[in-house]
Amino acid sequence: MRDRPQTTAPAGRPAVAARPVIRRALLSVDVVLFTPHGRRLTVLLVRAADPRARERWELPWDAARTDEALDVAAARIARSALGAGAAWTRQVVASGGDQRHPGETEFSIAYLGLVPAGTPPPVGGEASWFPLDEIPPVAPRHRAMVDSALGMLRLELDQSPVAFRLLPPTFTLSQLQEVYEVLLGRKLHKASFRRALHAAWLVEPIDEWRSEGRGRPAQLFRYAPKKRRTSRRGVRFDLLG
Amino acid sequence: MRDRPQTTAPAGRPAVAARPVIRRALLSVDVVLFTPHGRRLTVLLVRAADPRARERWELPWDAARTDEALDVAAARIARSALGAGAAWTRQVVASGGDQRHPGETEFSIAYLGLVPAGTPPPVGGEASWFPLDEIPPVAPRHRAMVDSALGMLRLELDQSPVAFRLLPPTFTLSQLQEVYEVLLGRKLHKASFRRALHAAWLVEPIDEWRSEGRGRPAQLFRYAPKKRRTSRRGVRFDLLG
DNA sequence: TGACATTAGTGACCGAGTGTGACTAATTCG
DNA sequence: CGAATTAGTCACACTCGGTCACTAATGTCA
Repeated sequence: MRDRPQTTAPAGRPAVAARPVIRRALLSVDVVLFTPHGRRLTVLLVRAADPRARERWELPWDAARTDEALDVAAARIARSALGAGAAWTRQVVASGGDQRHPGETEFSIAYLGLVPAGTPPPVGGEASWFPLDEIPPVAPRHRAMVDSALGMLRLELDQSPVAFRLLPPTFTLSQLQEVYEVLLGRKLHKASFRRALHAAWLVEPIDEWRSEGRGRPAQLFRYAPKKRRTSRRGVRFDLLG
Repeated sequence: MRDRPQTTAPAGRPAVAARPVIRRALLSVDVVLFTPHGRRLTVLLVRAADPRARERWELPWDAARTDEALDVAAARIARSALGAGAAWTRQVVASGGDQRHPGETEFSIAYLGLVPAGTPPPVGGEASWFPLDEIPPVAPRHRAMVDSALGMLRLELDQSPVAFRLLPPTFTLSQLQEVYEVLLGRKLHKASFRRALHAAWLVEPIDEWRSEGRGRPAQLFRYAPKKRRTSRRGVRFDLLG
């Protein structure tokens, strides 16, 4: 990203890229890409473009262009860093100059992007997935963006079916439950989870089973929202927080 | 706002302000202030500073300053337009140049602010409360900001007790229910509302009663959150939207 | 002045939703 | 073959939320 060539090819980017000209911009667009790895959520970081940077890793970012909408820029930056597009993006937060940005920009707009499990970063070592509790030192503004993005993701979780964007097209219900447990940060009861999922008509079974290791094989499902249960519920003051 | 003098005094601002020098900025901070008027939610608009503007009204805004944090700028702009500060502010959305802004700025960051019922705009006719369904023509980006702010407010409604920020310090439960009904856009059942409110320990009664017109006088309450009901609930897929 | 309308506030019922444990099913491993 | 492991379902108890019905306290008006 930044002044690196925008190869759309997923791999083959030269490991020794032309060192970019460091330029200061007023406004940057930064992308926080999440994907699950096992029971942990990971975030994509790329090697700092500036060799003199205080931190060796940073979020994918670029200066905002006046001829490009913000969400288009976020999609472009994600594609540039990952080789493939994110399955879902959403604006998270704008932050100002009270926290240091690797590009020394005055203001930044952070985007959240979800990537299905199993998507590898492009080869070449310029980008890697880091578990949330093993993030290397990054600029303070980038660190705050990761936290905000995680909060936004959890908030979005019970507003729209974003969990499916972290899974491949077909998946087992145990996989789906695991994603929810990772995002919510707590265990869920199997029976409750499946009962609620069934009532919402969000998935449909396909005629395929998968056996991973030992144990009974699991049926595969696909995301296929059917009806819109217009359940008008009361005011739940008690889950305010 | 903009180049008008920042009088902190609520009134007495000269009606004939010095016409501001029109300057182009890359980034603006815009504030959507809400307050209830009866059964309707209203938004604060100010007269366009530029006499040649396409629209006569606009949201309070100012160019972003590199030496000021974004939320501080939003608070300043709100105070400048209203004479008093907002009871609660929150960043809503950043938008780009695909929608026209009255200041022709490339990018904008919108903030939402809540103002307790009964707060008047400063005299002088430069600012007025407009019901949401009677908003005069404003620039497209400002129109979109109002919609986004309303969406954010409704989303925030069941995350944190924001409804109390739209009420004076003491209020009746009927007033509180009315605020919720305005924000949710639907009627609530009295018994259900009070039961849930009681269970959440968010308000406490004070030894005062108010009689408005006919009917039994209502007891006054004050916002005083007590316990934090840590009700761990299951996954509610059915209210996904 | 007394019936009535109006607003405030509470109690109780009932069905739907949720937490939980226990059960069956199908596979791998030894 | 039996134990271990993972998938999937059932049933029970309990809570929560929608609703109706009732009481309480005031103003209005004939």
